[in-house]
Amino acid sequence: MPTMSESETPNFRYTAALANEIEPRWQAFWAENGTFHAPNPAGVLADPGHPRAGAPKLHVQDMFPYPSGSGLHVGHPLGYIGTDSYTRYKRMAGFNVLHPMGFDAFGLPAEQYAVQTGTHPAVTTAANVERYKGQLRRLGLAYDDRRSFSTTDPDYYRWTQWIFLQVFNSWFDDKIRKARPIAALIAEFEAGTRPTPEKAWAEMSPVERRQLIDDHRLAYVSEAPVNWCPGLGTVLANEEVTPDGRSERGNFPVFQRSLKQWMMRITAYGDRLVEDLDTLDWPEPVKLMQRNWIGRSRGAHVDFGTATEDKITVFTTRPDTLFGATYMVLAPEHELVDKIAPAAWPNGTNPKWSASYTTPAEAIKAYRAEAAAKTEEQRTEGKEKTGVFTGAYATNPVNGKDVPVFIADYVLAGYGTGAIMAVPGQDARDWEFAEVFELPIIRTVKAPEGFEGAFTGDDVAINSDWLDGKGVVEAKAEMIAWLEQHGHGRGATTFRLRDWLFSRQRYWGEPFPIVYDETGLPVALPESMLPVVLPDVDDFSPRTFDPDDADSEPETPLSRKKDWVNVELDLGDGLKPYTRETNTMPQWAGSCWYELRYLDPQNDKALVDPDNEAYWMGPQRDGDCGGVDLYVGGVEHAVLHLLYARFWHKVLYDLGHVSSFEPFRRLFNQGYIQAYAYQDARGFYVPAEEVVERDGGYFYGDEAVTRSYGKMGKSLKNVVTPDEMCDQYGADTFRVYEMAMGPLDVSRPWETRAVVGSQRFLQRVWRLAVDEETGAVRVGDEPLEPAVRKHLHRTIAGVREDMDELRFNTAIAKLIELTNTLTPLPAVSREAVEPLLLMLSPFAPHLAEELWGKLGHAGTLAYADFPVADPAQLVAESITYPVQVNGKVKARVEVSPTADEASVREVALTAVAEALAGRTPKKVIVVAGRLVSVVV
RNA sequence: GGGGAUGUGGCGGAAUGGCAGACGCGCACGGUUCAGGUCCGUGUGUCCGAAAGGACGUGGGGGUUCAACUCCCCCCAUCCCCA
Repeated sequence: MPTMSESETPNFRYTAALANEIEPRWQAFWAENGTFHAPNPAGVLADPGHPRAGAPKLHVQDMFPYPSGSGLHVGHPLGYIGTDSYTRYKRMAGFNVLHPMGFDAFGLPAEQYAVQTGTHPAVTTAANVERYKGQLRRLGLAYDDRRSFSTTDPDYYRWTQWIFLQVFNSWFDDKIRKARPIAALIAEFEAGTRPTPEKAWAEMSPVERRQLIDDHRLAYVSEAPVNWCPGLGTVLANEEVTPDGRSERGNFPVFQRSLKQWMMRITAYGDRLVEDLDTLDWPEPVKLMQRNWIGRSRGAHVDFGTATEDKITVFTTRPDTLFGATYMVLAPEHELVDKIAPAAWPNGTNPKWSASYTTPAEAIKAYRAEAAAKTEEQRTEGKEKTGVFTGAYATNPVNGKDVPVFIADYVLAGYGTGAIMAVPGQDARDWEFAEVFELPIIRTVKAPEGFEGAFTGDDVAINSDWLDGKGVVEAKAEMIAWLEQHGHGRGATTFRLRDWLFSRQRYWGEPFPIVYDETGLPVALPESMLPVVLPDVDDFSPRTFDPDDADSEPETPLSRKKDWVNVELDLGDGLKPYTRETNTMPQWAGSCWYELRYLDPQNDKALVDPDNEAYWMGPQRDGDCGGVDLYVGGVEHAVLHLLYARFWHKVLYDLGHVSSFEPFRRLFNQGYIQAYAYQDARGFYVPAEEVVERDGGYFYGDEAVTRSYGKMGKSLKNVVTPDEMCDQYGADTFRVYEMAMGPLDVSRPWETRAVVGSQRFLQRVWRLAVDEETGAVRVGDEPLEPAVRKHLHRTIAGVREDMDELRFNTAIAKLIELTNTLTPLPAVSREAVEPLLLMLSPFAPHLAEELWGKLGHAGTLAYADFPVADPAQLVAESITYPVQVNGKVKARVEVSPTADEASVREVALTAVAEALAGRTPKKVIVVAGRLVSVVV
């Protein structure tokens, strides 16, 4: 799609061809001169002579990409261009800007490609990274290239492994709610200040001691149930399993199995991960998603006695409603069900409760079979509540009353304690169940007059003995105190969050810096042995099994490399044989801390020099969490990546390695660029770029096609790449278009044909400065007309405000308006063109640099001062007031800005005298500087 | 089922209580041109009207206000997250 013919175009017009001559030239200039190198306060990247050394800092970061084999499409760089425009502006406004870019290069696609083709993932990854770098460079993104790395670089994952060792070698001290070195725990056990669970420390064998210590580590090996997927040959995290119990990738069956796996004790940080959200400048929906994911609920564990020795423990968030607990429900699978159920129904059992079975055992057996056939989703969603009486009664500890114990599938075994106390008066599900089974309902919170159903609102307690008249919050606290005092329960906080499954049976990931000795217990390698380099192997795939073979065992690619697995090492006890851990870390590991490595990427003594960390990420004032000043990326990482990164950062903070206690102070979710796709009558996708719109329909050739909307991708045949846009229009036009098409946080459809509008804008700017026929500079030194000067300064003030708020679309609109004001003027004044170029340069840096040079400036404008509006020029000469009569504009009056309210009122009333038709105004409102409103 | 977000011309969007539709695409007309998927100019929410002008108009309904796209309540649609 050529934009103009070669023959008649003026020689010096800003065409795609000219843009493609200018752009690589400036990219080379920036690279050669290190224009975007940011000086550190300390270390090899320190540069006291740099124009921004010691200036206020700004650390802006994009979520780094996984370099996929298909390269970038136009949607990917939206956020990158946004942060680039923002940081270029901030650099000109005086900040020392850190804006780096790296690559999240471990991951499954390269490994799967390796399995298929035999190409080493390192080769594929390196090629993809180079391709990405080329595409990003072509867009003119102003990164400090000295700070770029891939998570697959041994120099980088050395420190990922180092952090793992920090986590492994620490434990969470509940008393001070902080991670501490494991040595401190050992010291407490040795000194006897911390009790050991079974026998005294002195009587424990070395292995027992190690097991006890290992149970406290923040990284630990667990025999816990995991999602084992034989078809893929690996375990999966919960979020990689679909609701119907299959793998998200490949759709293989997933089995719950107890397997030895590495876990990270993220649950220890549950409270802080929730509470510190309050310190963050993040979108509220993302905070809410994190809160929901962590799922902290506060309440109490309450013990209900039974006829046998057993107690039924429930967790409730509403201990204040205990007097209204009129029955209990256990999950059908609950272990106590068989123990407490009597041999025969108690006398007078309601036939609805027993479901007409002759014994409790039969009823339970039948109900379990029924429940087992349902998925978790069906169980919790079921509209009609089902269940059956166990025949047993439990004792409500607050009033000694016997309450019947049911089993019902709306209580899940895997959630909480698998048992609930049912309070129909205050819980909708319990209310429904109580209605079905004719159970008593006692309100314990005062409900509004005439209220029907379960009341979950907040009012005073009733029917609750000593709690009567107290509010919910107070009643909860008093009940918890009473339960603890009488030994019937204790206050508790529970979390939905589970510990983080941290090992994968994969090749292309970071090896663990862990070996096992003859006891089978893990031993940390010393820092001096880092990095543990990922060895070459012949076969990259984990062993896969019959997808339905639940009893198969994972076999990792690294486990087959015996000469690597079996090593002789001296770890302090002389040379001994050890076996290496053969799992690798999940892809999240590398992205959990990369924001820190950008600060000091070449440091081989430390993860990051403390001076550099404090400067770029340290707290800026009392109570500030510190962290990256602006972190931009898609909302799809709202929970996992951001939660894991916060967790690691807090561990590093506790251990004294960083001064910030949050990694990302401000988060911004950019929208997505999506695209239309077209299908023919058979449902096949046709190339979107060849579809034309005519007669109110869409056609591929002569064939009518239907339009749909979705992600860009090969399968939908609707990919548009930044390279195509650069070829057709140049990078600057593409950048301006992406920034002008809407607010950064809103998703929108891509429309190639609209890009030309941005090119026309840049052509007009070019034409302001350069004669298209001769190439001569047209700019003169004559002063601006006063009205134009005012427009210029209004633009400067508005653009600065928009840039600060990341409102690039309206900033560009203001620049277009200014340009359109200047275009028809007979003389082109430097007074206007230079500030215009400086303001345009964050969006169209190559064009701005080129014209800046033509206007006689040497070097780059990257450090030129961003224009500042003259306040005197922002004062309007006159103000036009619309005059409304009963809300409709009937006239406009022009008055001096210094006119007082009375005179504005008088002028306005005169102007609308006709519309008033002699009626006397009831009310006249003069809004200074805005409008006049007359009410009759 | 629960939670969140969004809804403005043919299209992307602007205006966060104060003149709805900035800016751009598209479209129409005019100029330049042998020509035009070029450039320049003018117009472009809908309806009535030749025009002046008028009426209507921000998913639907109600409310607060001199004034509501904006704030409050109810409903609808689409998208996202959780179950």
